Amino acid sequence: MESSTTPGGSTRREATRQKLYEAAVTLIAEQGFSATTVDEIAERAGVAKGTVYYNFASKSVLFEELLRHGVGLLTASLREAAERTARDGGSKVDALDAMVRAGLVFIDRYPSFTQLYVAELWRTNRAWQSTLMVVRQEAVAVVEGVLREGVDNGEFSDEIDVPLTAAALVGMVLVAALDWQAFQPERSLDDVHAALSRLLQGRVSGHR
Amino acid sequence: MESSTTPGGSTRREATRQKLYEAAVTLIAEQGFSATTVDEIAERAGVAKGTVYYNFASKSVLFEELLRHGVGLLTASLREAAERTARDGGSKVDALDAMVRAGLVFIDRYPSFTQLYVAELWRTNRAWQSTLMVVRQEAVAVVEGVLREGVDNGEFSDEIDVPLTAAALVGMVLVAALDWQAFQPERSLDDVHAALSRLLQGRVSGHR
DNA sequence: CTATTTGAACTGACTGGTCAGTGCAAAAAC
DNA sequence: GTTTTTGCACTGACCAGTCAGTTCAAATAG
Repeated sequence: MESSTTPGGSTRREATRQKLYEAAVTLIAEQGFSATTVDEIAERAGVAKGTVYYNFASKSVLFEELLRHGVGLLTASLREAAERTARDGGSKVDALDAMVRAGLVFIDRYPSFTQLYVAELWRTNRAWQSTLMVVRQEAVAVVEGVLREGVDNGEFSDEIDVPLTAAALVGMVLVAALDWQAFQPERSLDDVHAALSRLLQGRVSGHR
Repeated sequence: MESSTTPGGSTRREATRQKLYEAAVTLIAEQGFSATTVDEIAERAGVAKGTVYYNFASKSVLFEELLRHGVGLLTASLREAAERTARDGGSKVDALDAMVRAGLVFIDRYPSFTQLYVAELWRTNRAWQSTLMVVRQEAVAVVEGVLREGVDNGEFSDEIDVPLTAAALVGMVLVAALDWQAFQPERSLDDVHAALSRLLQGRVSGHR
């Protein structure tokens, strides 16, 4: 008795679900959702096919829950970075910079998830489209919040377009990080962070 | 004789190939490669299934040629923008700005292609992976070229990381544009361009 | 302590459907 | 008269989802 109903408990079920998430995320990142078979996922997770269906209603439900899970981790990490900077009395630029770093750390730790997220984000006509929209907005909203505070603050020009700039910043970090992973994995995180900071603070074309 | 080998000839064959490209690009952008069937592509193109196989060896060959075709258009457009600015005696910042605009125009005209490109770029283990790498490098190289000239020039700090900054810039434009198309399509191209220019020139956080 | 029961978790062979690619004869286009 | 397209039936592989049966750990009984 007890066990399966307990939320947050570390049951056997939770462990297999975790294994399935991990197997699915790498396979789908590599091959895409449709090209990945449930048999492959089960095999990679070291579990029978039936177990997948015991734990998830369908292949796409598995995927949707995976998305929610992953973006949840990302937003938490971004929010934490912003709050930490605020607590330490940093400026909004510092907060943005801390969030860039948090983004890089996340991508470094979960490269497959990021890959998969980017690949699916702009697809239309897919079952999980609405899930993805909601979840995307959560992440971008954290950045928008900091930008808006900076504008109210006087720290940022009030001419900036908050939603668009937030999206562009997220995109910058996402794409730079994926390129880093894919094409120059030997570089260090600090290195990549430094390059993006410079770009962010206008030290590329701003003065000098 | 003649006709199929001629590059740029406007044969009947070329016309059906073009129709197939257009049908395939929108369908694959919406659904992904694996979820798109050859029957769908043929139907959308208004052509018999046999014709697809008369013109392309396989579904993935069709896709690879599509990729080459599309990225060819993009690099040509970026290069043209950079050269035009140079000819008009513009600075390197002007050249970057012109390239940002050229990128936006391209994405505005071929949104499906862009969508599809981003979705496939960081996948591994796929047949066309090498094609994509080559083709990506061609596009990024144009931006790298301008950055490097600017550094030699003294116009940009020699501390910038050219490949990484180029990748980040491309990513910024790509993601901002896709977000624009997907989530706020009512905005004008000039609007989006202005927001990105501001970000590029460090007028967000640089000084006020 | 040992034996028995319970039910959640898991298994893997099986099914029904889908789809890439083929083959080909006849029609159209050039 | 040659090239290209059509239409359509067919095949064989592959795959999402199902289900009858098995495992196992914890609970209860003796």
